[in-house]
Amino acid sequence: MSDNSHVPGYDKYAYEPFAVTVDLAVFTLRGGALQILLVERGHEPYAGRWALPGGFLEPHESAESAARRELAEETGLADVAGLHLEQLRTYSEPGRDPRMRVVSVAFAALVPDAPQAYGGGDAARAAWLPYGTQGPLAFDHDRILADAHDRIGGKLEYTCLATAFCPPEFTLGELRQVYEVVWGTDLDPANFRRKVLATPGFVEPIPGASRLTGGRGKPAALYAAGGAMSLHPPLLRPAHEPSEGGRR
Amino acid sequence: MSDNSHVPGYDKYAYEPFAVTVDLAVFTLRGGALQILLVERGHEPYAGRWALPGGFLEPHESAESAARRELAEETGLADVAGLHLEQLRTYSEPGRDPRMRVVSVAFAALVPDAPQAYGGGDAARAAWLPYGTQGPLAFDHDRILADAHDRIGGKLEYTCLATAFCPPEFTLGELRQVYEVVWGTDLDPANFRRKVLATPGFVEPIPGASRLTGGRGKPAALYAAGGAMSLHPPLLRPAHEPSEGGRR
DNA sequence: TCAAAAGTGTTCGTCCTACACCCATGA
DNA sequence: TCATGGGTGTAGGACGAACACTTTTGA
Repeated sequence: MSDNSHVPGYDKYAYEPFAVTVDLAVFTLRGGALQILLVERGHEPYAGRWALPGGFLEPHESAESAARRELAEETGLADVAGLHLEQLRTYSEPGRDPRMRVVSVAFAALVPDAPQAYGGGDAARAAWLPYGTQGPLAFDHDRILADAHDRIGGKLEYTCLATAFCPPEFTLGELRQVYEVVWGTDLDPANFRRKVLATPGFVEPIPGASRLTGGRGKPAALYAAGGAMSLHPPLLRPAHEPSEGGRR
Repeated sequence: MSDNSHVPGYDKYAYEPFAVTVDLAVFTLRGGALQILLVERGHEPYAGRWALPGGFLEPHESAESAARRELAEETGLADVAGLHLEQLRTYSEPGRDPRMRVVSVAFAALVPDAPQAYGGGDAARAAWLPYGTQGPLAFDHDRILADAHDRIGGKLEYTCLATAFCPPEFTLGELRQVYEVVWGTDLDPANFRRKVLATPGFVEPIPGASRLTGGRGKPAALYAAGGAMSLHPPLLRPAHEPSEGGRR
């Protein structure tokens, strides 16, 4: 309740202190695969294991500020201001860090075109790894990463988030690939096209511009992200299998 | 990243300590209105103002445990274990509490049938107030409450969350009222009924049971919450107005 | 001339919407 | 017998899935 006026005094050190950190699940699309930014830990615990990038909150900044700062440091990107950065949830289980009580605010970030992995402010190595191949991560980062992937996949359905994976100018085929890679399914190009163009503000055409995509085929028209945030009606991912389970 | 091995030593007190709290937005349905549980602050700052219930994380518990503990204390409910409790997001802006640095993990909770407001462990007064009439709250709790309401409204669309507002046995009219009150719109009873019954696992009929609802009319069959969590396809709330604004 | 991707058209089924209509109950 | 809410039926329209077809490029 933030109402601590009745707890034993005002002593800031009355309780065992909590460390507050941010952890980042940074996704990008490279080579037709969903990739995730990881750093290799140089110290115990979990020395040598991959982990999500992150760090401590500084006294003057919010979790959002800290996340954006870490994102800039770890990716080496200059224009971090425009990137999609979204708070996921907070992980606070005692014992998630064996050294001390760490409460971690997790974020999911989407980067359109990933620059080379860059070791950031830390000495540890950083790399982009295809999602799903990263093996067990340090701490509870496997769970955080899975939660982030779920969130991104779900948000593609009812928001215009997909453009955050794309460069400033993109084709509808590239936009469709975002959905296909994150969801792991194929979509009908014709119906996808109609659906996107029928949503006002999802994408804006760039008149006259076109680009070849796969090296072959007809050059595709270019689009820029529109101003719309929500997608009504939603673009539902195909149900894998009806799964049944329904009595009746 | 939770990797603090490179920061100046291991001194737990090297940084200004953060206080970590939980704040709860507890909703219920009473008298056909959406109500919210609030406590009146007895001390500065914001003495006399309403605030969301909440409190400090204890050293041995997670934010979820703390939230459930506070929920039990503030509502006086016995079977808090089965209630819907969902992490909203974390609010960490510096200065949100004028006394010290407080990072607050906010939760939204849904209570089927609200018992009388109960002053919990704190001396402060607690009460259920209709949502929208609560005036300005303490701290940034207005924003937290608005975020919680948005989240609940959105989750009704694509999850089976609505049953969390209902007692163990309920009629479809009562379930429909949950949607109508939270969304502030009217729904077609006939179509709502078909939609709910067509979703396997949303509700389970209780054979032979029936109850009068408004004092008049045909007694309605009773249902219990089913095991399904997600609602496919979603139950979209009617668009208020097309809002236009879309070029073409 | 072929393969590949963009883009257009069309059909068919399904779901949603809207109402009309009957049923059971208390006043 | 009337008002009220529960419950069923149904016609019309909107939307999405599936697929055929044309266009434009590089190989």
